[in-house]
Amino acid sequence: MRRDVFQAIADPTRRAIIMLLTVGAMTPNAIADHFESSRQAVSKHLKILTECEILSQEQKGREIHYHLNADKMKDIEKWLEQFKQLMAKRFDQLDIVLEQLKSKRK
Amino acid sequence: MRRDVFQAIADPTRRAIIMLLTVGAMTPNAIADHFESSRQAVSKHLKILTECEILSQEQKGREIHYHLNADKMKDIEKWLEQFKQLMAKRFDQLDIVLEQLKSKRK
DNA sequence: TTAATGAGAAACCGTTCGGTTGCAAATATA
DNA sequence: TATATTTGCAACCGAACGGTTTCTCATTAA
Repeated sequence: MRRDVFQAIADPTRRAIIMLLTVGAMTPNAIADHFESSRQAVSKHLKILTECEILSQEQKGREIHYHLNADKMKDIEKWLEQFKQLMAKRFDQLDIVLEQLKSKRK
Repeated sequence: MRRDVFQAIADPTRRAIIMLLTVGAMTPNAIADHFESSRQAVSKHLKILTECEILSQEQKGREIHYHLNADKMKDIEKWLEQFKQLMAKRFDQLDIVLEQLKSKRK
């Protein structure tokens, strides 16, 4: 069972939950109220998000407050950054090629 | 069948293919050479990546060159940016938000 | 012209996903 | 104490996923 940030944000409902929890911690019922999905369906999403450490639980009596761990989102940012760097390198090489073409023309 | 950028990058092999193609266009066989997976398995990933417009095909004789459409990656960047803005807002207006939540719960 | 190569398509297989239903445990309320 | 609420968990279901095998169809090379 793969359980990483990329797999976590693949689902639109989970992306919406993440966005919702930027506002602050919430209970499963409160979260489910914001969606068409049933409480149990939302609960499954919460489990997945917790397992890959995007969310953390805080028990308060019979309620559980789900907190967002914004730091985990940096994994995606890192990957994107890596991608952009590779792309930049590619264009650097392109520049070199274009320079060579220019000087050849002379 | 959901087919968006987020679902596309959920698979580690597909993320690797994206990284590989930053260097330049490649044929399915050339791409498959870089992985443990079979040509057919890679071909399926290429199909998915093409369907959500991360890749584009260019026929050259019996070969097909797969090009990267780096622009599509901006969808992820946009989402991340949106997320970060919400987080910033959270810290700016934490008090206001908490007040709103209080009254909403009633 | 015949053989080899590059590639997609279809059929199949086991696993995972997202969802529902039903249940049990803990806490709060009457 | 009896009841209601909040929640997680397990079993089940249909669909999608990732992969393999086999097949077909172009295109290129001998």
